Amino acid sequence: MPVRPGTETAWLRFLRAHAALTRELSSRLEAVHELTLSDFDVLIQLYYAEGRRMRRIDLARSVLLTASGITRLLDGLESCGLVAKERCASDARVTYAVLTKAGVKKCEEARESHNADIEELFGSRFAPEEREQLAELLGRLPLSHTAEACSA
Amino acid sequence: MPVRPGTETAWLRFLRAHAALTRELSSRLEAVHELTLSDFDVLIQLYYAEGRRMRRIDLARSVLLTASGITRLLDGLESCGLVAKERCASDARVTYAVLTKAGVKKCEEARESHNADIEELFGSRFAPEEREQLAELLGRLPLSHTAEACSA
DNA sequence: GAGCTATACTTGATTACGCAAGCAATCATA
DNA sequence: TATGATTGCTTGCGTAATCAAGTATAGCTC
Repeated sequence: MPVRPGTETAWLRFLRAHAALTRELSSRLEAVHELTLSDFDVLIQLYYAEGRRMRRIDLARSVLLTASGITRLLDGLESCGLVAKERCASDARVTYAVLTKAGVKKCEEARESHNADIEELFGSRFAPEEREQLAELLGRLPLSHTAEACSA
Repeated sequence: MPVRPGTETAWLRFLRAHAALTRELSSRLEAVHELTLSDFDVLIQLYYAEGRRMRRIDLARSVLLTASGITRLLDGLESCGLVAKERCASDARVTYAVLTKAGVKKCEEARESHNADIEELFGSRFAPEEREQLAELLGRLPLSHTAEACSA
């Protein structure tokens, strides 16, 4: 079954754009705030969550990391004091990740510059209706079956 | 400077879609052909290149890896016999990576199933004109300044 | 030529992830 | 209520990528 014309081009551009954008965004974020893109992604998910807290497993799913990936990523954020662990009263298996005061502050600071970077490198390339269409098209792509949340 | 509405959504979907798609494609490619996505990417670049050969540095740039990344990736492909080194007559600094006979075969086999996977998970989500528009939109995004080629 | 600087490539150390395996708590069923 | 299956989380290990540093060649300028 041959690929329909255009698919290969679109896919390659998708791959390359991702590599280039994440490299640049990551390096800026790292330089200014000492956060990786994944760190920031996790912080933002927590920031928008009810009570700024989430079960670690849900956090993992929402950013498309594995359980072990989240453990290690949060290790880092915890030792920086940006995130804290909290036990769940009703189920001793689960642990919550909670944004600390410092975490909220860091998140707000980083968000400002990071969003400006995203706007510069990504958003500004498109007219408003193009951006919406792009979001719509990308929204049709399959997420991992383990993922659900894609709030923004 | 606040992000214009839609940018954040589009960007997050872009990130998530990439994570989910590459994970799935990579695992299929690995299972059937014992190749990573990067391996395949490199093989395809060579496959389409003049004489099925490229300077290692150009190869690196075209797939958005660093020079050291390419060295190690090609190490693997060389020890599998899919790619060979070739010296450059006119410049002793450069080495070519050449697809071997086995490499060509492998590439053609892998391409078949991989393209079907891409079509299933990516291309088939869009109507022909949507695919073109998606490619066009993605094509506006900045590539790394070290990249040039984006043939397909 | 002699000496700079830039380019192509490799290597060692580090990092960020995934997978597989394990533990502990919970749930479900008999 | 005992037992087996599932779920949340962590840990050990392997891999793929990065950066920094080192080697060798090329080319430029005096």
